[in-house]
Parts: sequence; C-alpha cells; structure tokens
Amino acid sequence: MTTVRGARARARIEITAAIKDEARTQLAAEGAAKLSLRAVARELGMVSSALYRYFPSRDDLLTALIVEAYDAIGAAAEKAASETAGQRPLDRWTAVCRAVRAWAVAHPHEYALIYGSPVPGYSAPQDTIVPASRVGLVLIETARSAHTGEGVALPPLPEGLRPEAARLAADIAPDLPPALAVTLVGAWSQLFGLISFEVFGHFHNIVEDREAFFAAAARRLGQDVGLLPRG
Amino acid sequence: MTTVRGARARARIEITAAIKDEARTQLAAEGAAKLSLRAVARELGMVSSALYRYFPSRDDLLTALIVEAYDAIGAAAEKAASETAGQRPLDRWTAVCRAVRAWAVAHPHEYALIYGSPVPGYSAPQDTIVPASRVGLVLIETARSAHTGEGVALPPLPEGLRPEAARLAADIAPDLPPALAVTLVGAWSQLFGLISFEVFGHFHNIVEDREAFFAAAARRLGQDVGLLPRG
DNA sequence: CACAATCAAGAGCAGCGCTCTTATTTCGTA
DNA sequence: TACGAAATAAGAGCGCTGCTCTTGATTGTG
Repeated sequence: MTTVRGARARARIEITAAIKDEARTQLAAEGAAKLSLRAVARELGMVSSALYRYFPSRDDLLTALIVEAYDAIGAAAEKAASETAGQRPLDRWTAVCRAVRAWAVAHPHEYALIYGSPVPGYSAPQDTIVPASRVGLVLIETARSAHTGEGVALPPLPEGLRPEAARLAADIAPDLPPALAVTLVGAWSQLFGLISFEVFGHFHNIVEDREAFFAAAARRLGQDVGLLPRG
Repeated sequence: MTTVRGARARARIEITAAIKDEARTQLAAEGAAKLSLRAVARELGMVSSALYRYFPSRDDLLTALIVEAYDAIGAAAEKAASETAGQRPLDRWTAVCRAVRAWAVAHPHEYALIYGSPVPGYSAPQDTIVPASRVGLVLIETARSAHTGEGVALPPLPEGLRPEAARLAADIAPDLPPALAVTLVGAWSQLFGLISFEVFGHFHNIVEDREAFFAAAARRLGQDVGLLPRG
C-alpha cells in the first residue's frame, strides 16, 4: 500500500533522508546555532533554493532533527528498560537513567537541541510531543512495576499540592497514587538537571568522576520514587 | 583613585552601559539567538562599526550579559538567604530555591542564556566562573548552617564514590561530611532541572500548579541535604 | 601647541534565510 | 502514446547578519 510510486517519490525520500543526515552531521559537529541550510545544500551538491522543496524553512529542518533526537534518546531508555526486564526495579531505574545519560554525553549537541534552550518559536511543534514523552513513559513504567499491590512509603503530600497531585496523576498514571505521580515528575526533571549540568559544563572543575556521581544520584532518585534497595 | 579621568572616559562608561542595557532589552524580548549587534547600534543611534570599540565581538557582548545574569540570579538567592536569616534551615533552603525559580521565570531568556545550551565556544570565559558559583555558594551556606555540630542522617556513600566524595568535599566545603557535599551538588543540579523544565516548557500540559509543585520538590531537596522539617 | 590616542562613520566582504522566476524533468491521464 | 499538470533544479536577488578596513574628526596629554 505504502509502496513507493515511482522514481520521483523514491528520490524524494532518499534526498530528504540525505538532507537530514547531513544536517545531523553538521549539528553534531558545530551545534544548532551554526547549522546552515546553505552549507547542507553545498555539501549535498545542490543549490540552497532547491532544498526548500524538502524543508520549507530552517526551523522545519531543525524540528525534524528534534524529533529524531527525542526518538533516539527515548529508544535508548526503552532499550535499557527491556534489557533489564527481570531485574529489581531500582536496578532497572538506574539502568534507564544511565542509558539516557550515556546518550546525552555521546550526543551533546543533539541533547542541547531538545533539553537546552528552546531554539525556534516558543511552543514545540505538535510532531514533537509524542517522541518527547518516551523517556518519561519509560520512567513511569519502571516505577509502576514496583507498585503492583503493596503500598510504598512516600512522603506526605503537602496540603496545597493535593489538587494538583490528583489532576497530574489522573493525566499521566491513573493507577498510581498521586503522591507517587508528583514525585515521578519531579524525579524526571531532576534527572535531566543532573545530565544537563554535566553536558553543559556546569560540573567543570567540580565533579570529576561523573559516572560514579551520576550513578549514585540516579539511584537516589529511584529511591525517591519508592524503589527499594532490596526487593 | 578610580575616579573618571575626563569626559571621554565618562562617556565610554555610559555608552558601554547603554549598549549592555539595550542588549539586555533585546535579549529579554527575543532571546539570545536574535540578539543583533546591528540592531543594538541602530537603537542607540550609532553605526554598527562604532560598537566594536566597546565590545570586540558579539560573543563578548553576550559574555557580559551572561555575567550580569549570573550576578542577578546569585543576588536573588543571596537576598532570600539574608532575609530568612533567623529561620529554620529547611525554610531558608526552600526560600532560596523559590527566589531562584522566581528570577528564572521572570527572566526566561536570561535564564536560558546561563542554564540552557551553551551558546559561544565550548568553555565558559574566565569572567563567568565566580558569578556562576553564587547560587551554589548560597545553597552550601544554607545547608552548612544546619550542620554545626550534630550529625544528620545521610544515606551511605557507595563504595565507588568515596574518593570522588572526599575530593569534592575538600574542594567546595572542607568542613562538611563528604556524603553531604555530594548530595549538595546533586541537589544543586536537580534544582535547576526543575527550573529548566518549567522555563523551557517541558511541563506544558503536565504540571499546572507550578508554584506548589516546585515548592514541594524544593522542600524535598532540602530534606535530601539533611535539613529536618522540624528543628 | 603638537602629537598620540580615541572614536564615529562609511564602504565593503562573505555569509545567512528566504523568495521569485525560469527551465527541465517526471507523472497521471485523456 | 501524447499532452497537460505537477514536481524539481537552478539562478538571481533582497535584506539581514558579524566583522574588517579606511578615513576623518574629536579629545587628552607631553
């Protein structure tokens, strides 16, 4: 059904992919700020105006790279989760966190594109919201697997946070206690705080053994969301 | 001693300040990416080449804004700490965190400049490292005030993290137990994880009552660094 | 007073995103 | 199979950018 119609459609797919490939290469090499449509076209042996047949603007090309980056870091998280399927929840949690961090360290510019300063207009395009949620979903799933049945000790919910906690839990994980949902979202953002500080250089001259530091912090985040050291 | 020599020196100081002011205005309005030397010069009624007498490049102007932003957010943290001088450590901690968040929410583009993707070349200029440490120092000081004398229950340090913890503690707070120093650095980066996710839009359609959510998360970070709810 | 430092201004270069026009190639269909 | 429509490539060009170099005027100092 979705077979390629003819030579033209096939060429379009290939050229679109080639543009994204070259753009990703330039992104990885120099960062989003120095990604240039003209340079991409030049490298591909075409003229810049021809490139606009495939991406209507530079921001659209960047959006495509954003989606790819979200998918890549999400896939890394999912891979770590599935590879540790039988293990204890806390070990799975830290494995997922380490996989996310490893991807970020290996792809700093792509990471900056999705978790750094928002580059284009303020609101993220619709295409990005599903890929952007993949890491969070893995974290929720990992935590959920430890919460089938018995309750886990969570800190009491402050009075003023109760409505928000109920709403938030209903949105992202209706089967989990509201306090856990709130903690999960906090741990999610704090995980990327750790990673961003490392990738963006804020640990320069401060944290040296970043692997060990991160592993300990990620493990602690896992305990925060109710994953016990033994069990 | 440091009096202004003559009309020319005085004009130089004023013009330099005017350039920074206008640049900060444009930064706040449109973000770092759209900050243009030519636009700044235009708004100031001068020609673009004249501006290079005051800032040798666009990156140098951006660096000046970075220093200003670090100083502003650091001052906000210090103000919150001094205004809560007599209160309980955990309340002081959350007050500092909220002040930092409030500044970030009020100045999203300036926040993005310092805690988002690093914009210029990879290493931060020397001028930024002292201002950049002000928030962290306030956090350390706030936590230290709760650690005069009696020990506080901290999670055990993993085996592999002991050398790093000792080194890190010696660097940033020799009088504090290594486990606390490690936790502090983690809380520091995780605090900015919470703030960055809010400012950069990752909480869109997820967290609604951001004040309450942040307050609870910040309080929990404070407990992580050993600040007790009562005492 | 004269000399040196400082500065504003202009012209200009190379690069950028993007648009419009023109010519060529491919495709579905009459 | 031939034709008209759609898609594509290429070129020229607009206004913008950061930045450099040169020229001429202003200011401070020996």
